[in-house]
Amino acid sequence: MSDAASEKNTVLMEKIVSLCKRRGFIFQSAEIYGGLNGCWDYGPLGAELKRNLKDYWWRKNVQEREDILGMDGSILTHQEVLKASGHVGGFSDPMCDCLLSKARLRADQIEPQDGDVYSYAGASHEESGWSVDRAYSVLVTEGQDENKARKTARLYYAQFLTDKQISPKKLELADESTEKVEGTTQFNPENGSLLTEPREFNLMFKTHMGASAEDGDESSVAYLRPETAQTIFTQFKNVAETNRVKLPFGIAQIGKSFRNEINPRNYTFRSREFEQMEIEFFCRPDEGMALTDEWLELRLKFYEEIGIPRQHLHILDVPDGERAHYSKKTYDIEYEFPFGIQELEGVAYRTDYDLSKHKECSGKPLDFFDDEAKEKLIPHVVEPSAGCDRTILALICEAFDEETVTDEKGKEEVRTVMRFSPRMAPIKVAVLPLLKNKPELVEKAREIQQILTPFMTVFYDETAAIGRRYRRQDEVGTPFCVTIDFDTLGESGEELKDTVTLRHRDSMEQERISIAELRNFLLDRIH
RNA sequence: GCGGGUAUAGCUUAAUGGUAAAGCCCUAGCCUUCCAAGCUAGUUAUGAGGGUUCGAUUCCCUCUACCCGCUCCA
Repeated sequence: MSDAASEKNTVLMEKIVSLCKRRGFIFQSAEIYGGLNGCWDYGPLGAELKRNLKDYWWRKNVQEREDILGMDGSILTHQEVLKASGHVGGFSDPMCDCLLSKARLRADQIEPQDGDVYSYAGASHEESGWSVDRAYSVLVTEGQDENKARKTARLYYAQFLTDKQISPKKLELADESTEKVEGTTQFNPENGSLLTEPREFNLMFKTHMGASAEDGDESSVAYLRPETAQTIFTQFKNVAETNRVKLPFGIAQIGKSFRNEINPRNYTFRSREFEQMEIEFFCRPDEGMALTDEWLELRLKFYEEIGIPRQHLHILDVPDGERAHYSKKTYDIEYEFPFGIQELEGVAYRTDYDLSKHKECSGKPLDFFDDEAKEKLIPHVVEPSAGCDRTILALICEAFDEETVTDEKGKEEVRTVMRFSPRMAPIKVAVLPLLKNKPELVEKAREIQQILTPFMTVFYDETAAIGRRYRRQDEVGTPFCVTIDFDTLGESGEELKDTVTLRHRDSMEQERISIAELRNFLLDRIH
């Protein structure tokens, strides 16, 4: 991305964040206390939007399918579950920092090196009387000049100088000593500088069960789940046995997960608390690869149906070596966010890894009798795992639009429109009496509101001029506005009696529709 | 976690070591017959904590959050 494009996208993102706050889609968590890093709250409209997304996902994946069952598992998770899944111990990265360049490196990805280690106890500057006592060393590999070590060390110690006018070259190094080493990973391959000791970053939130549990009591340890998937695997046997299922079949779940991200970023995109919409689709071993491709297509269709067009999505076929070790095939579905192309959903073929692990660790039989093969087997699993909050953010970014409109006086102005698909829009219809100081109009509008509220989210507004009310609805993405005027009351004759103005958000066009038809007209377009 | 930036009303901006200003928005009233109209009135702010000072939004320190770049994202 060029600097200009990057700048433009930053401005776009700021506008989106501002609108989300101003109109009550998304607020920073605990804002009045200064905010909580990596956590966000949904306001009234955000909550409606999210509910629409979750409801539609559930409808498509559970309600309309005979072969997928729903569940809703606990967030607090038994530590043995996460030991079996590999999250305890494995769900962390040892990291170290370069003392000179401050670069952060994965400790397990540093190539072992051989060479001479030059160590120093500190440095001083004679003229100013400045000195520092701090051990530091530099690796000089074969073929490199030993003066490189001294130069690097002086640069390191120069960081502590209070007088930045002093050149690092003028520093006197203290107590140089050398030592031959082989296969060391304590030095930055880039510059030879010493690294900090590797530190563990565990990405799970840990807690203790029981009100009186002590911090040191290992048996009371529980975790907030880092993914919803594990509750599905641990309940696989119960769900299968209570529902007379046969392969292939799936278990679906929507729920919160928690990861102690090192660096939450990009608005709600990488949050520490987030919601997932996951399906574990169990199948015979020979079906896994084909089902992964089928699920990819189903999921792309889903995004199309909620208003995220195929051309704004990217499919990443995750190559060998970059997939999780248990996965034979993974597709990442990515969206073109203003801040870059980022993952919305992963469709992963996880083989029989999870059930086998839980069978092994729990000692319980998790085999499944397959009627067709007439044998017991550990089912394989294909996992379409979607980020709910990420999809919400994508819906918001996709919907946001600013268009220039010219009014009757020829004056140009910007119309901000959230072009949500009617299916996802937080408010489906606004009911507006043309004038609020005419009781007959207000009364009629209230009647229409009552007709519609059992079926959809309706917003009633009688304040301000009608044009202003239309624009307010544009800004929150309400696809339809209904205006009640004197024709509705029959003042222009029987023909227009009990008809209203129906105004379309995207085109701003208006049509006349009878009140009797209104409900079905709207339902057809929002379902 | 590192480096850089930012923090004043719901939003966009102003100003000041001594009563924090405006526009938009919002609320109420009047008026208004279909795209942010007009008039009147009104609500709302210096991110948190500490220090210097008679007095700090302003100067200094610490913290927090957000943005950008690294890093990370099983």
